[in-house]
Amino acid sequence: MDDQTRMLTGLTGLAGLAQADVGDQDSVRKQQSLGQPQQDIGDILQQIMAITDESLDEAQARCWPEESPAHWGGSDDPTEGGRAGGGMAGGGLPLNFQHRKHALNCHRMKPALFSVLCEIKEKTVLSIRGVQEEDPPDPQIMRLDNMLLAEGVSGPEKGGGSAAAAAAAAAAGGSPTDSSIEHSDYRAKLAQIRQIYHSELEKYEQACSEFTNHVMNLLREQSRTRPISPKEIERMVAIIHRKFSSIQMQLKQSTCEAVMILRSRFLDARRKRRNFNKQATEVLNEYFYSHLSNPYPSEEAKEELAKKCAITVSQVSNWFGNKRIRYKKNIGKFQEEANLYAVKTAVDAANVSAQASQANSPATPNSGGYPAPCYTPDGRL
DNA sequence: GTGTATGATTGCGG
DNA sequence: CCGCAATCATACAC
Repeated sequence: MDDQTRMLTGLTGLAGLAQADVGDQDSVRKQQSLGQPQQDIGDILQQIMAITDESLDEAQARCWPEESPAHWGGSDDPTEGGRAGGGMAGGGLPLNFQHRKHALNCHRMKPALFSVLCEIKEKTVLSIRGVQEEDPPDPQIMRLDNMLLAEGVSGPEKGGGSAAAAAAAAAAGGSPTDSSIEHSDYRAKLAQIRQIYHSELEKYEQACSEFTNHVMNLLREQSRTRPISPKEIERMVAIIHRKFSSIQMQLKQSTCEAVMILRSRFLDARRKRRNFNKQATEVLNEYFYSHLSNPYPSEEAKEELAKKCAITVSQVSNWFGNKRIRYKKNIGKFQEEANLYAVKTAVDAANVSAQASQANSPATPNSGGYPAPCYTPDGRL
C-alpha cells in the first residue's frame, strides 16, 4: 500500500521525495494547487515517527491490504488524476518493498550498523551478566560431593572409602574378626554403585559437551545473519552447563541415597547378634552376682569390664541392663546361677587369701572348708 | 522346626 | 544421658 511506500520513501531519504517530485509532476502540481504542502509533509513526518513503534509483523501486514488513497493525496476525489502515480505505486508496492529490503541489506552502511548493534547487545548482555556473574558454589552440591568423596564413590579408585568403612566397622564395636565377609560384600556393592555413578556421569558430560557444541555451531552460523556477540554465546554455554549440572546433582543425590541405604544395611548386618564368649559372660556374671545388692557398675568399672571381656562399654551397659531386668523378672530361674557365682567368688576369694597366707598353710587344694555349694538343688558344684 | 537364651534397639520417664 | 521395660532378631540347644 502506499502508506508503506511513503514511509519507506521517507526512511530512505530525500531521494524518494525528489523522485516523487520528478516522476509525478502532475500530482505534485495538484497538491500545490490545493495549497496544503505543509500539511502533507507533516503527515509524512508523523508516519515516519509512527513506524518506529511498529513491529515488523505489523509493518509487513500493512504491506498487503487494499490501499487507501485518502492519506496520500489529501484529496477525497477518487477520480483524481494524481492517482495515476499513486496507483502505480500501490500495485508495485510489494515488489518495491522487496527491492528496498534488498537495497538495505546491500547498503554500504550495513556493516557499520551491524557492528553498532553488536556493541549495544554486548553492553546489554554484560550488564545482565554483571548481576548474576559469580553464582556461588551450591552448598548442596558441595555437600553431596564431600559425601561421595568420603564414601569413596567419587574419589580415587578404591582405598579411602573402604578404609573408612573398615574404620567405621571397628569403631562401631563389632567383633573385628567376623565383619570381614560382610565387609567384602559392602565393598562389592559400593564398587557397583561407584561404577554406575561414573558411567552415568560420563554420559551426562558427553551429552553436555555435544549439546554445547551443537548450540555453539548454531549460534555461530546465525551470527552471520544476525548480531550475536561471543559473550552471548558464552552466556548460552553457561546456561546449558547450569542445566546439565542440575541434572548431575540429581545423579549425585540418588547415588548418595544408594550409599546411605547400603550403609544402613551394612550396619544392620553387623548388628547380627554374636553371643559373648564364655570367659566374658563369666566375668560379667561374677561382677553382677558379687554386686547383687547394687548391680550398677560405675563408668570406671564398666571400662574395666569392657577391657577384660574385649567388648565395648555400651555392650557392658546393655548386658547389665538386660541382666538386671531379667534377673528381677525371674529371680528363681537365676537362683542356681547366683549360687554358682557366689561359690565361684568365694573360691576366688579363698584362693587369694590362700595365696596371701601361703607361708602358713602351703597346701589348700580344693579350697576346702568353704561354704559348699550346698544349696544347689541338683547337688552340682 | 521350635523354644529358649541373649545381645541390641527403642520409647519413655526422670 | 541413664536406666527401665518391652521388643526385636538372631544364636543355640533340642
